[in-house]
Amino acid sequence: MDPTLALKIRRTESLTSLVRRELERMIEMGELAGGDRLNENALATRLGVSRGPIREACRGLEQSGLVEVVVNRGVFVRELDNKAAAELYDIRASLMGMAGRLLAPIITTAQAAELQALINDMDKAAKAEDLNAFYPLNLRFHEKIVGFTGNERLLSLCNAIQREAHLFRRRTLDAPGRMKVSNAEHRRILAALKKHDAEASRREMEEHVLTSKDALFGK
Amino acid sequence: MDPTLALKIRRTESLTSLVRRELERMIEMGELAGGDRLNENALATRLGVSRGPIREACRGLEQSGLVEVVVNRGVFVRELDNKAAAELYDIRASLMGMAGRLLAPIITTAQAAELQALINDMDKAAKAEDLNAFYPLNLRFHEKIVGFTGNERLLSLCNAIQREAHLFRRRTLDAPGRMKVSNAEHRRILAALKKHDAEASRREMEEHVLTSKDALFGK
DNA sequence: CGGCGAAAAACTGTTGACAATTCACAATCC
DNA sequence: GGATTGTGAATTGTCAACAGTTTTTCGCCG
Repeated sequence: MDPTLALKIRRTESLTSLVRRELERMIEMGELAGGDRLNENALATRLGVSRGPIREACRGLEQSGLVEVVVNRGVFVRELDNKAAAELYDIRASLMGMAGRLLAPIITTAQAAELQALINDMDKAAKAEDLNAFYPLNLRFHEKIVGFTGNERLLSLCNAIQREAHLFRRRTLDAPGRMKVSNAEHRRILAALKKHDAEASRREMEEHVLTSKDALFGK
Repeated sequence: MDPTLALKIRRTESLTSLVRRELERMIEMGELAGGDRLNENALATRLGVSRGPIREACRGLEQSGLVEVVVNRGVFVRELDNKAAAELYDIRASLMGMAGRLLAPIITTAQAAELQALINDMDKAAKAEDLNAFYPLNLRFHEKIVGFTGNERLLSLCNAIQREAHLFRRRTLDAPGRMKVSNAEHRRILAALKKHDAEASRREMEEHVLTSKDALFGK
């Protein structure tokens, strides 16, 4: 690798944050499964750093709920049981509802068009039963709505909750036909937003998340 | 200090978590004001530990939003400008609304009585214009409602948001008469909960928080 | 063969030292 | 006088080593 580049990276970013991102990636990609212990020595060797940055990164991950730290035993990738996952869905529903409420009064036509474009793409993916295409579009749709509100803390919090929910193995959209139902709800959300109806937007967003929660747990 | 006690603590709790709690306390008590830098060496000496645990604790604090880490410059107690504080209030309003919605269907008479007792105590404090008595009661009231839902993640999240909001200097309840208005809203919340009306409980909780937000920013 | 216990290995918790960067301040130049 | 640059102190980033705890291994006895 180009050593100049490496130095430039080091100047503006600590090893801790690099390690942190790498660990998040490994957890998201499933290279580290739920319940796995994060071996500090092994990780340090693997990533070419000492244990200090590894430990610091783990403390950040602990606070964001991705790992659990047990004294003298190590840090473990968190496992979400049904209750914990359901709790996250309720939280997410609430935050998404607030996003709808905040965005409705201020949404621009350009933003609405962006959301519409995503809905159209999701329609194609749903028709093709292509979950791999649908899933990231769905994420983008929700993230855009939150981002458009301008509430940065809400955005980072939603993203954190989303990442944490990823620890739950089962996926909502696996069920056949779920994609079309989900996208129909997206249309209702966008319609409420376009009408600048804060209360309806909040309700549609909240119910949309709770619906997928019910689909997951077979209410 | 008794060395045996210190050792026992060490067995079941790491220095990192002790340091973390101490730093949280110092920030909450105002010993560390917004914008202050946390000098690692000074803290290490003051707390009688090395820099390792200090740094690890700071990484946790960063994730929970209490401090900001700037590479090669240090960690600083976060300062909330009006926008950031307003963002937190909206988030808090949303989470509290969900707490109301979740609790309404399942609240017990014993729990309602607990809340009623707190309201009575707050009445006394409001009549005496005793903000120092009112404030912690108010916190307990909200925390109990969230706790009664049984959603542990929601409780810890609300507490984290609450601590973070503490970084904002100005206090809502300072305004004269605010205590009585606030407690009147508490009564309406409890009434909705007792009626097991989820939608009304959600709305009252959400509006209660947003009202104090408006009082703070002079809507 | 299976449980038991002690020694050994592996691992985490903590520390002090070293390297790299930033900050404070004085000397210099325009 | 004001901006600038150079130097030393202070501070953060990283690392390697040591201490204490947990887990594993392995020999021993019933």
